[in-house]
Amino acid sequence: MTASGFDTHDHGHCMAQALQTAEETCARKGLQLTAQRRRVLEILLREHRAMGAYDLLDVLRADGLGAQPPTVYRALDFLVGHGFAHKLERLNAFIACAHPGERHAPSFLICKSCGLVAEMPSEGISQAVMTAAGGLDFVVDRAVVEAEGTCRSCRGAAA
Amino acid sequence: MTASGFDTHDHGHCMAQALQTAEETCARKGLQLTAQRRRVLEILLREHRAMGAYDLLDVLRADGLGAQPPTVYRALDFLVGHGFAHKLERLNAFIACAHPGERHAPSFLICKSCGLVAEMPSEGISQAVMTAAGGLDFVVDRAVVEAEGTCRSCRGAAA
DNA sequence: TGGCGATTCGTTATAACATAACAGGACACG
DNA sequence: CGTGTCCTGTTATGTTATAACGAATCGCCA
Repeated sequence: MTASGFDTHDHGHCMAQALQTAEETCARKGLQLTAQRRRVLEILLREHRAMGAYDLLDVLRADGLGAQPPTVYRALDFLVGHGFAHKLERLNAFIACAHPGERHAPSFLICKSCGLVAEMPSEGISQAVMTAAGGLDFVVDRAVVEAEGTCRSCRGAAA
Repeated sequence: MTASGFDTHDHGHCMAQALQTAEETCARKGLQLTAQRRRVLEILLREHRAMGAYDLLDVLRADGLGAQPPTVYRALDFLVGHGFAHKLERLNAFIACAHPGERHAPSFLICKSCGLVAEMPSEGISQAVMTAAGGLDFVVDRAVVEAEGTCRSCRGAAA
């Protein structure tokens, strides 16, 4: 369905769609997409990049809302907990989910040159992790997979 | 060659061997395994678990050495940079490499119950990551792979 | 042998990331 | 209309990591 994250695409559309999906999902599951939570999700969608919690805080404040760190972290806990956003452990940063609604164990590509982050297909990776872990008799709940490297356009620019 | 990390094994032996490997590798490559660096590596090997930088600092201080955060972080930069230790991004913690000398892209298993960490075989995982990334025309330098779950003995204890 | 550069280390301070704890408000439900 | 639950505001603090600068050491070589 979706652009790779390194490709250009219709921002407005993808943002509106993600928000709508979040609203529908919350309605269906009885979750409260409150103003704060929605606001943080909107910022992540609009910026379309990995942002630190304090980056988000700066944006909230620039928009004239008084806010403190716990406000942001609480919103992020909700969004991450319900799959509307993800945390990038390598960057201590957060990003809106590229496939909200779809059940997935996210895997990320992080371009060291331009800083862009994309979700990549993770079925094969999850499978490989399960297999390797199973060999040590370990049951995996969740796997952090974050690959760093260079995206196509940055390789092109370097050449 | 090596125990899984969840298995019991001869600590003294694995520690001595790892230290010797580090010394030989440094000698061969012209790297300086200074007292500080060696000290931090020894602590990581002895404790045989993931430790925060400030945990290491506490141990150094308990041993009577005045030390400040940069001292520890510099030693860790060296050890991680040359493959004698790894950083666990998920935990913001560090652990001695279980296979020093062998070239490898480490993948980890983190038991949420007992906190133990093991390196797991990563060939299949690296392959899967490359494949997925290649599909988006992305070249991977390095992949963080950290799976959380439950090890065998903790599952046994829970049952 | 004396200066030079490179590397390491000590130290102070501060930046960046994250949470504890408690009070108050909104709202549903009996 | 009381009570419990969930969410938010606020203050303070805890945890992780780095910037910046100066001094010590050591190899190199003119």
